[in-house]
Amino acid sequence: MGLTKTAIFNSQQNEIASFAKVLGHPARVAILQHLFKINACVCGDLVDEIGLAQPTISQHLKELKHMGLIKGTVEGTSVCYCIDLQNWEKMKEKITMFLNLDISATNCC
Amino acid sequence: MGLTKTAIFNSQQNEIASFAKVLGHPARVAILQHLFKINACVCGDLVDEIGLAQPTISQHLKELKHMGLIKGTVEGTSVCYCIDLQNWEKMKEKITMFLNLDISATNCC
DNA sequence: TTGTTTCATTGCAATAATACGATTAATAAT
DNA sequence: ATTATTAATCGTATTATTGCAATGAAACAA
Repeated sequence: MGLTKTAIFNSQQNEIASFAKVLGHPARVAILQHLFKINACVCGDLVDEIGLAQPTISQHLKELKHMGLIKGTVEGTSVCYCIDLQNWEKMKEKITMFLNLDISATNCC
Repeated sequence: MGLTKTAIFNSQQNEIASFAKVLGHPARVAILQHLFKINACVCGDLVDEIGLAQPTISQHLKELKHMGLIKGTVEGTSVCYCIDLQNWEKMKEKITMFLNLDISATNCC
């Protein structure tokens, strides 16, 4: 039905999926990479950097912001975006913990 | 338009996004966790373990298989699924490399 | 063969996501 | 005050995703 049954899963599974989901689009990957690369605040030249229209970029930024991975500060007419390092670390820890499930596993098939 | 413009992004960005995307659903997270936990092959008791209908589970398994994260072996009438550890490691490495972008970054906002 | 089990596939309905043009809101500049 | 700049929001079209009932295919059992 296009409606994910979140109630069936535990909060950890839903959280991991939510973080993975927001990373699951190349535009958002590119935005994050650029914010890390610039290493300082970046405004709307993300629109030039990435080849998407301004409303589209704005929408992706909104989702990244909603998950807490970036934060924006108004500077005049423009808005400066940068990585929210604290939340990024938290996300990283949770994803990494999931990805590291393999250590004790043995192959079978 | 509902159509991701993959041509705009490089292959690394698209690959990271593809891996993150397939991890971006709690059912698939749960399936992978269970496959790791069982540590051996598992067939269709995933349907019982997770609370979704058989076609739905089958579809999620198909996507995980398509990304190479699991592999299935036919055993009589049932199919045994397990983690594809080699590909899992490759995926892990790529995601981890992306998540580790932060080391040199400094906060600004 | 006939029936059973197990899983994949198909087809459908409902919701979500992607992308952008047009508009709006807010600040800056003249 | 007027204009320009920047970015958010709205509305809409298009495609993708989720989920399941129904059906199909393959192996096994009797």
